[in-house]
Amino acid sequence: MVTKILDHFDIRQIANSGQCFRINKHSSKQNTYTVIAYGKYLEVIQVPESKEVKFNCTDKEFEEIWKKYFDLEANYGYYIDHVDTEDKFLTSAVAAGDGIRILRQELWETMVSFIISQNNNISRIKKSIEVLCEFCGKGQKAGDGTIYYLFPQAEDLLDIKLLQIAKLGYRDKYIQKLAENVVAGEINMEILNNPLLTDEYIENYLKGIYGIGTKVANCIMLFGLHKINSFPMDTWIKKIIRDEYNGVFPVDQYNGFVGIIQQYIFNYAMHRKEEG
DNA sequence: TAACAGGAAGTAC
DNA sequence: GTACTTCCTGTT
Repeated sequence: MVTKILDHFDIRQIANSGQCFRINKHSSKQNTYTVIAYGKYLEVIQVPESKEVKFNCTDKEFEEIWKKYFDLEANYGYYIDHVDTEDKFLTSAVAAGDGIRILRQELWETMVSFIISQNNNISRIKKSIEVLCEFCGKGQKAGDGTIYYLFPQAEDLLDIKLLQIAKLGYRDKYIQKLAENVVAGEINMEILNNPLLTDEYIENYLKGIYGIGTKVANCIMLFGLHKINSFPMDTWIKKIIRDEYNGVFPVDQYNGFVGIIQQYIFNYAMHRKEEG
């Protein structure tokens, strides 16, 4: 067990922020969330009324995987402090979403997940992805005996009949084709990690893939490549920009980290009803 | 009640 | 501009 004192970190906020689909509240343990990523199963315990967070793993695993995954080396206080205090909407959004971080998720999983996310809702996306993992992914057993399923690799997603079990709808053919192209070596995702590539090049490369348009490309860049200046424009964000910003969001004001600002807005737009 | 419309982190054509 | 899978929500 690794215990850390963390500012601006709230696993509940992260789990509910819509950027990831495989972080869930533990079915019985209080204040505990389960994470499956990078081949591992992790339990995260958020100690109430404190900055203490417990990670159920070794020091080595924490340093090698989770520190990076949760973007713990970034200073979210910096981003928050740079929010325009005149912007009442954004100030509220950031206050309501304090604790969110932009995870560094695996590229392949992010690609597949956000293709599934198009014209879809979060509860359905999560269900589809879980079925996909159970039917196509590799089963593993954690130290405490918990069975968990890894996100399927490209070679596990070639059979359209298996994909249909996950009820991906018309998106199944996008996933099947993508898996096929990756296995055949026609799409090489690893090149996208090259730091010399411009964001524009990466976006165009992604948009060349069947089933990926502008919005999904930007999600992949933000969540799978940690390009935090990417700005996915979805229905929620469009509505907010129309209703709160007279149709124009001041992206230049947040140049370099507008993707993080976007996540606070998205989260707030999606949740503010239930939070009053 | 059960049926039905509307909508969902959009994209291909 | 329209069709698209399936599910969930709200309305009648």
